[in-house]
Amino acid sequence: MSAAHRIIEEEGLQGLTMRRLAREVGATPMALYHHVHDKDELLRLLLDDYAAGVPRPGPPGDSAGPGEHVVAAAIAMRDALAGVPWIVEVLRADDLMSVHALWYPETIIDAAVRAGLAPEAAVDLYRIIWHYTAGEITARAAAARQREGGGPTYRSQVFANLDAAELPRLAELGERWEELTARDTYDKGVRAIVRGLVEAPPPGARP
Amino acid sequence: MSAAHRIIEEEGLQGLTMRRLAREVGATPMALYHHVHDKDELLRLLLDDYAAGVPRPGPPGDSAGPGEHVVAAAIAMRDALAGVPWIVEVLRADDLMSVHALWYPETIIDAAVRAGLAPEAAVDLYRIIWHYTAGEITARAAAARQREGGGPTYRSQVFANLDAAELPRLAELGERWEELTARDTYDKGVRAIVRGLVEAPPPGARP
DNA sequence: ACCTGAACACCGTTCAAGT
DNA sequence: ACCTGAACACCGTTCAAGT
Repeated sequence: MSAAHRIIEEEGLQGLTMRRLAREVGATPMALYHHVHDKDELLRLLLDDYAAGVPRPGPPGDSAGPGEHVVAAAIAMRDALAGVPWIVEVLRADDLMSVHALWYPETIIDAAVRAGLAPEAAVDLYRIIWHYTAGEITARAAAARQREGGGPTYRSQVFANLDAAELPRLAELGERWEELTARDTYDKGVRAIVRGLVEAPPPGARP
Repeated sequence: MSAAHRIIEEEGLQGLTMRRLAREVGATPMALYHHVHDKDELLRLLLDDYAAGVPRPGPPGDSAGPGEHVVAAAIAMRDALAGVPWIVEVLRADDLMSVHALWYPETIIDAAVRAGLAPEAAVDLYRIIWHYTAGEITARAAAARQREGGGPTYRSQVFANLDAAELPRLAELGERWEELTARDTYDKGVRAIVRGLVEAPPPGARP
């Protein structure tokens, strides 16, 4: 298990192969199949292993509005995943599916219901936050990989040749694009979602 | 090119291999390397190819608020990608990076600026929408794959054994989870983001 | 119960050689 | 310019055999 973690840490998820892991622990590839049924099971075990060790922050102070509880849980979820973006690739399913990770949806849904949302609306809020979080983490991980790869990106090449007549806003942004898109806007995004669904909900959502 | 599209359509992105494509067009794997430098270039060509054919919807009616323009462009972007989730895997980078796809950020940023946002805030809005969109599409594609795979999901197994003391909200939701998370909440999400950033922006964002 | 060896059906890519 | 054959260094997984 720890050998598998080490490999992922150093070489990414695609670096973890059954054969590579076997080499790492000094055994034949086939020996692994005596402990897990297939590679998917190995990944699920890895996920559970990590999730069990993740910290669960307490709720924010009483002075915070009900929406702040949702925001705090979302940020905690992002922080827990930011260092291990491979997890997002593993749980390609809809939701965080280690029992140990269910604390996040539980907390977000609970805070949303306390804030006055119907259970259905609270689930929607959680899923919207999850999709946003998964997308943000994947994008950040990819950007980091590309940055360390060095060399000119395909993006910068495209941006250098923009047609100002057809894409005026982007052309105007020009070389600032790189700098602007490097900023961490996760918090801003969750707060917007919470503002839009809890604090300034759509008409008719709160009878 | 069309052979590659056909393979992806039928067997997913991981079904597209250089050797498989070569077999499809009746050539040696090595013949392909005379037309593309490596597999990444093939994927980039595939992306451009698709992006060039995507429709660009006109703006919504004049009666619509400024935020509606952003929402409409986001929904168009989602619709354009929903049928081809493999694209999201290919552009693992931060942004839609075919010249033909830049229409989406251009339109969203333009609408945001017209709505009164500063250029920086407009870029933030676009990126938040993009992360949300990428996450939603990936999750939906994964869910669809799992549904057609049939068989009991790991998720349903976890949900069946929930500890009601530790996770009361989720336990209460119980078997409704499957049904609730199957709903399409994309529009609700974008509208929330737009409401939170354009129509009810954070304090101090609009001097 | 736990492990190995050999094999099967795959990958992306390089290199030298052919027309 | 365009293609092939053979090779290299890999994959996940099965099956029969060993202790």
